[in-house]
Amino acid sequence: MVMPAPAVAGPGGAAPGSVGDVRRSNLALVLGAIAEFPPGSFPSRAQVAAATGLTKASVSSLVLDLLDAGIISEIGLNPQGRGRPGVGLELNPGRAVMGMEINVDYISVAVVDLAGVVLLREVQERDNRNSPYGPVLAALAVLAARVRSMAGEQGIQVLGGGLAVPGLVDPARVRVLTAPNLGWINVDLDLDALLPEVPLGIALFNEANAAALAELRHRPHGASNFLFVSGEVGVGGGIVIGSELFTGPEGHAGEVGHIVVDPDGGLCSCGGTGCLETVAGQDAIFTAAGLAADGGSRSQAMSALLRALEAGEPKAMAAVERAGGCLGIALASTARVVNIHSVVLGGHFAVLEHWLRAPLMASLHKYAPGKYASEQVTVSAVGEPGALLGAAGSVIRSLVEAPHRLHA
Amino acid sequence: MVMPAPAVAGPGGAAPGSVGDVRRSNLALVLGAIAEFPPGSFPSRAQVAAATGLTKASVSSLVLDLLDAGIISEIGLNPQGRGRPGVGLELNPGRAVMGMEINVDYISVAVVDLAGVVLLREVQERDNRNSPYGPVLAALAVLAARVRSMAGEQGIQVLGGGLAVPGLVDPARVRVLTAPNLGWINVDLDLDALLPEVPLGIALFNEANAAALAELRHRPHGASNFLFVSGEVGVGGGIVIGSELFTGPEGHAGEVGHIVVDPDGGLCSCGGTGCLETVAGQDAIFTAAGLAADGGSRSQAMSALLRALEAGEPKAMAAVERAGGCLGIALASTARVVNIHSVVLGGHFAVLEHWLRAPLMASLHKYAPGKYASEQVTVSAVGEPGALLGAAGSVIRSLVEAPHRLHA
DNA sequence: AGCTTTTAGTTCATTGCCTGAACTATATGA
DNA sequence: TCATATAGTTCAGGCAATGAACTAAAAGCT
Repeated sequence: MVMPAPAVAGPGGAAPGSVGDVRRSNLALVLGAIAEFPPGSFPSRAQVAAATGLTKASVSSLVLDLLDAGIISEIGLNPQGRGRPGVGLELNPGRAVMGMEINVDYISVAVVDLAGVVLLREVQERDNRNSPYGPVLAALAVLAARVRSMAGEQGIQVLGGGLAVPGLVDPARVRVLTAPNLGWINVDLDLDALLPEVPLGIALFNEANAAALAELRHRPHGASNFLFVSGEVGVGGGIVIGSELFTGPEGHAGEVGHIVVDPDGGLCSCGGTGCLETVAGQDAIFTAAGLAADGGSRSQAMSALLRALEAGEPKAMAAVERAGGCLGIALASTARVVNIHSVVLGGHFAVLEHWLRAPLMASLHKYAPGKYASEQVTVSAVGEPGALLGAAGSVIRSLVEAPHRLHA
Repeated sequence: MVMPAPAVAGPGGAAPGSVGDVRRSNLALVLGAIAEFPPGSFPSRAQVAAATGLTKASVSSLVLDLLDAGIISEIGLNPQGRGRPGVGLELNPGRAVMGMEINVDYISVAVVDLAGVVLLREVQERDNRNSPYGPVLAALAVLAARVRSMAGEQGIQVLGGGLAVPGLVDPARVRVLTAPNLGWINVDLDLDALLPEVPLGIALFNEANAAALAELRHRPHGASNFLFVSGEVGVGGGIVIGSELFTGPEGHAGEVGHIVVDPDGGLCSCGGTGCLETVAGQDAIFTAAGLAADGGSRSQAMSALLRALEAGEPKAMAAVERAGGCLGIALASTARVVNIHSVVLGGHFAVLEHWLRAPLMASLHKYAPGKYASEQVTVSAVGEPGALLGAAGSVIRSLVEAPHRLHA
């Protein structure tokens, strides 16, 4: 069995572990404890000590560092009952990160404070389909700058940002490898132009992965292993294991849209054959339902589909049934490969749940009997802004896990 | 990629990071550096210091602890050229771990020293198919005891053991959940009876996972992300990411034998439909090739299959072609889900490579174009004793990563 | 009001571990 | 024989956590 990584330094990274690493680790421990207290309750140093197992003396010292760095702040007194009241601690409400999203139909930006509260959010409709990346990024930069200055006027300081895009990304090299629906291939992003001079920099995410992380935050505790399936024009996915995003060696894991569900099926935009996306992607469903996908906008097509389903249109019903059945095949295989049997449906899969659920469950029972119980197939709790919020949330989380990056 | 577990955890699993953790971490760092020196070269303290980034003073102190614990030993002098020769260090050749395997046709046991050298190995043929687990475990215990005492006579001390079984296991509870070909369901193993009083205890592994780990050891450096596919009666798999076994939340990841490759296919022993195993498992291939699988032994059937293939028998050719094609479908999906595009074929897939490769590659190019290059489909370098050696190797590795478990 | 009890937070001596510099040990080569 | 080079040890210094003692600030009792 693989042992849990040591708290200090892993032998894989061949990094010499020194005493300072203990400080860093415990800084994260304390900050994590403060962050995990229910919102509205402001833990005292003593409560943090109890929660972490550290001594009061150590916590006092660590808290001082976090206060100096501006990551947390004190908030009045906090009577516990009998004795001296503790001083409440909270994540500094004056610090925030920015979530950003580029999608086919819009760009959007949000400012989220360290506790995860959305302070500002702006969506700008924009047809980015097959648009060159320059103007899209320029528009996003303008939007981001405006929202950032609005936050600045409220005394909010933006520490970093996360950008979600609908495509394969290389997070390390800040590069979009392919985004078929945007028509982008190998685009290197100048993220500093997008959000200048933020101490934590900007992280790049695949849309479905970011949405999966957002889902994690908004879910009852204990549900820390699931697959988020994003139903957009393409079908994407994000795998969460042990409350961590599982990205695979190169950051592209979870591409459930390209699992083979029909070996005799049609060609996919990825070049493969019989991928889930060719059956369960938005355009595929619209086409199979006999609705023009390319004529009007996609939201119009979706309304038309819903009307058709409510009217019991056979072609529409069949299209959704087939999508559900094939989604089940893909999920059955996923359960075996990554040992996950809990799924969260997003995008149009969430919208179509009413018609999708029955064929999906039937398929799961046929192809992976005993793996998925009905209550393990759920619908997104976050909805449309998932990618946006997930990107921001992930940046917050990386700060909480490595607070020494501010005020080294 | 599997992220290092943060020290921050939920309120329950909080790990207090103290100074002692640094020692533990650096103990592992030093031991890992010694273990990774090429066999036959015995690094000095100074070389270890250079390799790890620790100071000579720290390394001296850490090495002393490892010597005290008996994990490493000194081996004469080691002239470097000009100055004072260093004292060579090596993993203590007098300490070893035991690998054990239960399979359908045999039980086997090996003693492997900490450097990974196989000192003793015994295979005992035994028909364990549908045998109750009591006698099988008793026979294994007798075999293990005999080999252990043989090692003892050579002054070899056994520190721990690893057992590989062909089925789903719960490593934490030391339990075999299902082993279809043994007919075992929910068997709790009394591992202490198997190998009494070993300081490191015994770890339990799925056969394919253990074999994947063995493959990792015997492969050129850099190839640290791959899928090992085990072709036995059942089809199993082990996923290695970043030189670590990827087990999934419950330890059952990599079950590629039950990926759906033919939605209209036949029933599988797992209860599912159209699983890879129903097409590419040994019995499935034998049957499709028109050979009696249940009459004679499986090795006889395999010889017959090879003769038929060499004779160009159409039914045999078609059976293997179909197996290769379906294996390709499963691997195409795996590439998408876990972002791995490198595969090592084991078991009968290795034996049949000559006939399997062409249809497999064709299928990969059809279903996941551009993902698998030809040189990323390779054949096992370890062969049959893979599971045995992998189980032992994993125990060694867990010791190297946490040496403080001996001589706390 | 005054005293006791209770809880919060700080101060300080101690311990463990790593570091860097100084020092000892042992080889080669001129 | 002596200079040089490399290996390994010793020792003072610094950082971080600990535990005990101490100060701080509230509630409750008399």
